[in-house]
Amino acid sequence: MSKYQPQEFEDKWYSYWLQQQFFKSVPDEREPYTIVIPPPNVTGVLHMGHMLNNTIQDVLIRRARMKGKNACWVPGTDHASIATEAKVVAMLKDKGISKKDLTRDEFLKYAWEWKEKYGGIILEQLKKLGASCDWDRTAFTMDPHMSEAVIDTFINLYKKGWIYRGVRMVNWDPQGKTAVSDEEVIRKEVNQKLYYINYKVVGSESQKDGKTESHEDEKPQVVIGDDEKQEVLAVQDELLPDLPTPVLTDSKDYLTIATTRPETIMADSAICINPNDERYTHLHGKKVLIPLINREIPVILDEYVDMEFGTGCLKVTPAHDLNDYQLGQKHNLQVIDILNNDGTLNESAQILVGIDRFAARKKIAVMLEEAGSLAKTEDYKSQIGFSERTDAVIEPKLSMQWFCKMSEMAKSALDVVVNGEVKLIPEKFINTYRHWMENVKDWNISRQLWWGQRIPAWYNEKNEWVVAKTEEEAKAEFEKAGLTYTELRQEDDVVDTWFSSWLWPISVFNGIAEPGNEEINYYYPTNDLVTAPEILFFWVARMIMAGLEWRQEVPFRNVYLTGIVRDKLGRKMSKSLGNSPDPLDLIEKYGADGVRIGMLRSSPAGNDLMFDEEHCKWGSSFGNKIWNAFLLVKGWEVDDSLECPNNIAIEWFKSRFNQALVEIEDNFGQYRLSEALMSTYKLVWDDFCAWYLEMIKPAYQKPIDRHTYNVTISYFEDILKLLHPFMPFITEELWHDKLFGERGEKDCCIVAQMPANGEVNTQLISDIDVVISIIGQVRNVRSKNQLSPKESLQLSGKINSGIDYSHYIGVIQKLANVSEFSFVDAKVNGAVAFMAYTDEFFVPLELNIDVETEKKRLEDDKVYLTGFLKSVNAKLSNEKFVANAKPEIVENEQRKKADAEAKLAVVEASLAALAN
RNA sequence: GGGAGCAUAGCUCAGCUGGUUCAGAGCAUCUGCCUUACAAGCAGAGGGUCACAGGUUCGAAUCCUGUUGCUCCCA
Repeated sequence: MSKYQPQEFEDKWYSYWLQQQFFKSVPDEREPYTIVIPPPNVTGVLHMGHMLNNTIQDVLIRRARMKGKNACWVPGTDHASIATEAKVVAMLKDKGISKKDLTRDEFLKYAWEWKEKYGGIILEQLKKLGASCDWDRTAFTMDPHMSEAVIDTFINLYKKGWIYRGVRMVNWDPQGKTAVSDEEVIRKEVNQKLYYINYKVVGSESQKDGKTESHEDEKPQVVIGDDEKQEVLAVQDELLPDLPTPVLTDSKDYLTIATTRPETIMADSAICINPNDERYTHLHGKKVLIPLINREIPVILDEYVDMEFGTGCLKVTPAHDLNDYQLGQKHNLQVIDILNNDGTLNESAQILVGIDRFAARKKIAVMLEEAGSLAKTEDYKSQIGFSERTDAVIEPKLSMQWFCKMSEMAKSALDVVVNGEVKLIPEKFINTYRHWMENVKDWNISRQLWWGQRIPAWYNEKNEWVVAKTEEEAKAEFEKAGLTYTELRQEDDVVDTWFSSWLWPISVFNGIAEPGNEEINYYYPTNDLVTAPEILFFWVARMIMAGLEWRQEVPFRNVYLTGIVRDKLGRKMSKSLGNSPDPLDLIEKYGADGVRIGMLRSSPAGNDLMFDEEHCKWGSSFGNKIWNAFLLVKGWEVDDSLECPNNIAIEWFKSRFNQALVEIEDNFGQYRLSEALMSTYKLVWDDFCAWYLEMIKPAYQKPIDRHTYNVTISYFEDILKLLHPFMPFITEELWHDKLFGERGEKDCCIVAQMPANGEVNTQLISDIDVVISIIGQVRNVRSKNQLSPKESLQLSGKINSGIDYSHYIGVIQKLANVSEFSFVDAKVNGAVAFMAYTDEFFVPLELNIDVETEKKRLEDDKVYLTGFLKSVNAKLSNEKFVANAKPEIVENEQRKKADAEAKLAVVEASLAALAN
C-alpha cells in the first residue's frame, strides 16, 4: 500500500456496491427507513447545495442501513416545466425552429429527446459523491404513473370544489411567457426614475353627469391581454371608444401624479386621492384626461392613498398593478390591459402599439415632454421583481388561471407541524411556517406551458368546459350537463411542476393509483426529508397537504432543513457570480470523502454554510490520517511469545469508544450531524491515533504481542464502521484489506452492523485524563527548557489523591519519555514541579531552577485557586443557593470546594518550601 | 411598512433544561521539531467586556425588555 489517494478506489467501490445491490431495497420484515430525494430539476447540474443536501441524506441512509434497518433512498428528478421548456425553446432556436411553428406534439417530441439526452446528468454526478440511492427506483415526475397520479388528483380536487378558474393578477414573465409563483420572483432594488405627469382636469360641472360617467353603473369590463387565448371576458372594441375632443374650461387646472411606469398611463382607469387631503378637495367629483390619448377618467377618493408619497395623487392602473387592481375592484373601475404576453404594447394602448414596454417608457417620456405634460423626473430607488428563471422584469398581469384552494389543506398541514407529527429541524422554522400557513393564498396551478401534465379540462366551441380524464369521459360530462358540442378541445396549459412534486413521497410508490399496494404501505410515511428552507412553503408544506389529503397521514416524520451554501464572503453561490466551485472538480481534488466531511463540518441544521475549500482540505487530511494509522498497524509484526503490556490502554480505549458511541448516537438523535462528525473525528484522531496507538506502539522494528494486535484490529474495524456513513470510500477500501482477514463477497463495510453500546469505565477515563495531563506537562517542561524530545527525563510523584499510579507508570514513561519514575513523600528540591489534579510531580534537571519564576507561577495558581474557592464558598454559604439549587449541583459545588482546597494546600506548601 | 431570525476568538461555528473561574472546538496565526504511520504530520503558545444598556435570579453567554447592526421572508 502506498499513499492515500482516494481517486484510486472510489469508482471501484461504487461499482462494487451497485453490483452487489447494496442500495436496493424491497419490503421485508425489517423496520423500513425511507428518504425520498428532493427531486432536482431535470435540467440541473450538481451544485454545492446539492452536495450538502445529498451528503446529509447519504449519511442518514448509510447509518440506518448499518443499524439494521431496511434503508431505501428513492432518487429522481422533476420535470421543471419552466426551466426545461426554456432550454428546449433555446435549443430549437439554435436549430432555427420557433416554438410557434410547432404543434404541441412536435414540441413535446423535442422536449423528450432533450430530456433523454441531458436529463440524467445530475443523477450520474450524485454517484461520484457516493450517494447510495436505490437507482432501480429512479423516478421522474412525468413518468406515466406519476403523471396519471397528477391528473387523478386534479380531478379529485376539482370534484371536491377545491380547484377553480379565475381571473387573477399573476406574476407574468414576458420572456418565458409564463406565470410564475411569488416564490420564483426575485426582488431587487433598482435605480429608476419617478416621472411627474400632469393630467388636465375636466372642469365643467355640467360634464359631471354626462355620458362618460355612465360606466360606473355597468359591470366592470375586464380585458384579458392574453393573446394566446381566444377567451376574453370583454370585447376589446368597447375599450377603444371614439376619443372625445377635450374641452378644457380652465387650461391651468391640472393635477400631477408621480409614477415609475409612464408607459402604463394609457391603462389608467382613475386617479385616486385621499379624501382627507386638503390640497385636493377641489378635485372631488372631477374627471381628468390622460395625456396623449385624452381619455377621460374619474378622480376617486380612497384613504388607501399615502398623502406623503409622491404628489398624493395616485394613478390607478388595475390591469398592471396588484394594489391598483384591488382598488379598482373596490371602486368598480374599468380594467384595461395594454400589454401583450411578450411585454409589447397592444391595441388597447392606442399609441406605441407593438413597442416593448421599456422602449415605450423612454418614448412616452419624450412624448409627454413634447406635449408639455411632463412636469419633472426624479431619481428613485425601488424593489422590482425579476423572474428567477429568465431574469426578465416581472409584469403583474391579469390572466385566466387555474387555482387550487388552500385554506382547508393549509389548516391541517399547520396542525401536524404544530403538534409535532412532523418535526422541523431546527424548530425555529415553525414560526415562519405558521406565518405562511395562516396567510396562505390560493395556489395558482396553471403554467401557460406545454411541458408538463396537461390540465384535464375540455372546452366546447362556446368555451363551456368540464373536467374529465379522457375525451370520452368529457363528452359524457357534457351530455350529462345538457351542453352541446361538435368538437372538444383540451386545455392547453399544464399544471405547475409543484403540483406533481407535492405527490412525490406518495407517487414514487404508486400510492395514488394503488393506495393499498405493498410498497406504499411499507415505506410510507417516510422518515426524513432533507431540503432547503427556501422551499419549505411551496414544496414541503404542500407535500404535507397531499399526504394528509390522500393518505390521511403525514409524508415524513422529520424535515431537516439545510442552510444555503455561500461563498467565503457570504454571497449565495450562483452561476452568474461564478463563485461556485465545480463539485466534481472538488471531488477530483480532495476525494469524495474529503468533500463530504468538509461540507458537513460546519453546517448545523438550518444554518447557512460559508463554504471554503479549506474545509475539503481538512476532510482529505483526515482521510490521510486514517490511512496512515492503518499503515502503522498493518506494518506490525506479531510475536506470539510476548506478554501483553497494554491492558490499560486497551481497556481505556474501549471505554472511550463506548462513551463516544453514546455521544454520537445522541447527536444523530438530535440531527446534529456536524457534532456527530466532530465526535467521531476526535475519537479517531485524538483518542485512537494520538493516544491509543502511541500507547501501544512497539518500539521501532520491534514486534507486538498477539493480544494487543488482535484487539487493535478489531478496534480499527469498529472505527471504520463508525466512520462509514461519513466517509464511505476509504472505509470500504480499508475494510477489504488482508489485515482483517478474508472477506466474503457480501462482507462489506456498507452493510456491516454498527458496534453495539458497551460499558464505560468512567474512573479509568478520568484517571487517564490525569495521566494525559502529566504527559503534557512533562513534554512542556522539555519544550520550555529546550530539551530534545529524545532526551529522557526522570519523574517523581508525590501522590495526594487516591489515584493508583502503579497501573499508569508504563504509559507515562513511554509517552513522556521518562526513564525512571519514582514515588516520593516529600517535595523534591531543585526540580521543576507541576501539578496534575491534586498530585505533585517533579522533574529533576541539571540546571538552575529560577526561583522567582517558580514563585510567580505558584502565586498565580494561588490567586486563581483562592478566587475559585471564594466563589464556590460564596455559593455554599448562601442559604438561598443551598435551598434552591438542585441537590446534585450543591454536591458538585462541595466536591469542587474539596478539590480546590486540596490543590491550594499543595500550592501553599510549595510556596512555603520555596521561601526556605 | 409587517413578520421571523441572528450577533460568542482573526474566520466558521458549538455552548442543549440558567449551575465548575465558563468562556470552548476546528481552521488561521506564532514558536520548536523532517522524533521511521502520517510535514495532509508532531509538540507547544497566544488570542474573546459572549453586540450595547437595563432587568429577573442565590447565580446569566444562556431567561426577559429596550437599543444598535446584519440576514431572510412577506407587502
